[in-house]
Amino acid sequence: MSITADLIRGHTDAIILAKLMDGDGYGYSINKSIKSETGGQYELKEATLYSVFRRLEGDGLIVSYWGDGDIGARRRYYSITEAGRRAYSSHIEEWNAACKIINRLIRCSSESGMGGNDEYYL
Amino acid sequence: MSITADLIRGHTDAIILAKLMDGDGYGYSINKSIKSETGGQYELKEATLYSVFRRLEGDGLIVSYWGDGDIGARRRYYSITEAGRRAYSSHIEEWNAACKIINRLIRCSSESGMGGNDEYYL
DNA sequence: CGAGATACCTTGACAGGTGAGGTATATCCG
DNA sequence: CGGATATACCTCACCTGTCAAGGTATCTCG
Repeated sequence: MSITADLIRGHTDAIILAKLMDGDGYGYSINKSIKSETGGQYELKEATLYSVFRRLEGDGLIVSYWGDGDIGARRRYYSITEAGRRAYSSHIEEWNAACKIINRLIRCSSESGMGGNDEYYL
Repeated sequence: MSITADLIRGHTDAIILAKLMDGDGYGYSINKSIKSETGGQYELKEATLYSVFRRLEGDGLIVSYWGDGDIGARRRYYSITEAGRRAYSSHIEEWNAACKIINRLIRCSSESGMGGNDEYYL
């Protein structure tokens, strides 16, 4: 993991909700997909992952159900709710706003950054 | 303040260091300049501000000295050190990396966002 | 004189993230 | 068969950054 967790802090909810926007999933696979999506640069700690699920479910943003498998390691699947979709949209908007603000604030006048303009390829 | 602090969390050090990269400053004015720079959208809480200063000074990234004024409300000025400049550069690089990662992770496939491409104007 | 702005500081509490530990099943290899 | 490894879940105690609430002192304006 090359990215320090403090920078991601506050975005874990949005990340999990985003994954569930694409369909139901279970913890372990979601975390693995995060790892592969980021080329191994980021991965949630298991304790964090499950505390996020607990928080989101407590807030009614997701619901969970046990996978049918009576064989194999049981899987708890999560599904995003309507409230969860709304929360997700809010998170996106907030992230866009925060991103702009941080970018403005952490550039000092002598720092060239981003090719000297305000354009940034994600 | 329209931006929730959790999204900025972890970036406060970088923000303060960035301000000091442009020259010495004191707490109150730095915070006011942050507020005006963001059009009033963001402002550090005082308790946070001073705990950041304490942390940065403890880490040797900044040094402080009292303003000459033996009149008026005394001001404690802060100056960035060589180690602080290096830390600042690291923060910028980490932010760039984190920004890309978060952007990748919080977009779901059905979300159009940013005009449908990966280009983003800050 | 009082109000408000400037300017600094401390304390205790909270919430999110994490390290360390635990449980159980399935598969692969020798 | 036994051991290692991967899958898959969970909990607890702790740490750190942030913040609400409170405090002090000075200056200016009316």
